[in-house]
Amino acid sequence: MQQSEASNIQGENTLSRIIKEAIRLFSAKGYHGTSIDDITQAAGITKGAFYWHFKSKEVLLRKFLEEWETRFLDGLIRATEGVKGGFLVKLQKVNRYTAAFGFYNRELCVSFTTLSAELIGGGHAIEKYFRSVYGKYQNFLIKIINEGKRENVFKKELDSIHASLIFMAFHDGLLLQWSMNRDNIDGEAFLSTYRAILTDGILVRDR
Amino acid sequence: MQQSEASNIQGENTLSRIIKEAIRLFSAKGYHGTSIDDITQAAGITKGAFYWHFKSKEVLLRKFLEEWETRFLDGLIRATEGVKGGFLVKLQKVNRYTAAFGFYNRELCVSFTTLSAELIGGGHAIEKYFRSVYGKYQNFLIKIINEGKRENVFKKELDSIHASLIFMAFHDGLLLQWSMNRDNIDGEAFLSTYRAILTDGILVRDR
DNA sequence: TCCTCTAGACCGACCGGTTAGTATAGTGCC
DNA sequence: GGCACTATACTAACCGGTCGGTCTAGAGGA
Repeated sequence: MQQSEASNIQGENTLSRIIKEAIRLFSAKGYHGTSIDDITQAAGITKGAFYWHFKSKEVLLRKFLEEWETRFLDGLIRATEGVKGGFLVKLQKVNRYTAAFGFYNRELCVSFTTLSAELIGGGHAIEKYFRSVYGKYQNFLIKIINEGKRENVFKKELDSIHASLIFMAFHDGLLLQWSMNRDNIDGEAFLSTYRAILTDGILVRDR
Repeated sequence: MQQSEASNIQGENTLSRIIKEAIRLFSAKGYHGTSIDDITQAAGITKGAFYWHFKSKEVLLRKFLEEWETRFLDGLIRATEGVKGGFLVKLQKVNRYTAAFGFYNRELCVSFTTLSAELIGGGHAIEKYFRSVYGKYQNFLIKIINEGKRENVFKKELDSIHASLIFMAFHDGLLLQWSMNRDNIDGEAFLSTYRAILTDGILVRDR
């Protein structure tokens, strides 16, 4: 029973459609605001089909988190690990990758932030997984920040742990605000304003 | 069953307890993740009492938004409107007020961000109200930013609309990250790192 | 070639529990 | 007497999840 060729298209198709529609609905209505019926209706399937692919709604949630981790986070780590040229080049790479990924996978990224706000701190079983993924993200950022300090490019007086948290906070907040106002914003210009603030701040130098 | 020492009226007490517990639960589990039964149980009242004070769950949600608008936003506007000393002093005031308010009213602020992520973009009836409040916040920030530009303190090359959105994004994101990690973070130090980045950026000057 | 069997993918009625919300009768307090 | 509830009992819709059954493609044998 080979799956790779034309034979097993149906199942793969349905599975990816479930995930795609779930992500879209999660980003619009949150986890508890999205019902299985919403998802199956959007994917054009029935409840039976959904539960053939997923044991429970929580397994779908886990799959979604996996998706974010492998596609965004691992992708980001892979995109920067071989980069030569020091901190500045790496920072540029991180910003570019994050912006491009967020732009082309808005619903996945918005869902991640929305669901983390919704599910962390409420005693939900998924909380541990959320935190481990955030931790992985943070460790990645801390390593880069410390490289920047060693090169004397990143200000040494800024605490690395705080700075990594601030980076993640910026990305989360920016994504949410951009997503809410994306009809009235030029994303490219918005990002370059952000980059300017991040590197050199909002205040004029000789004041 | 006595509720308090003689003086206070029963109704006031119950009403404020409903709101307080609702905010706490919203911040932990989101809007759809919090049931009326959760709220009444936490407040130690019955369903009848809840529906005596609120016509529906959505009216409670409106009341919550009003709470955020009058207590945080109007408070912020009031705290800065009479301030003399120009942009720098005003910015300090805004940052201090926001930080202090967020610290002492964490659940109210976290709920606002969480619920906006959960409810904006999903076609919910409350969306308009959310957007009007965000719009009011943004207009306030734009005015201050433009003052800073006029004084030649805020960099003129940064777009005011983008910058205001970025400010709100920073506040939202920072609040969420701090809330998630508040057990392992020194809030004061975290904030001073943020302020340093905001004003002068992350990169060393002479590079 | 025809027949049987198997497995994967899916359908949709149905289940028990939960949800927001309603109804109603009664109670203590100002 | 009316305000601010309590206690209990409900309803109808909706929730996540189950289950028996169906359809199809392919394999194996005669």
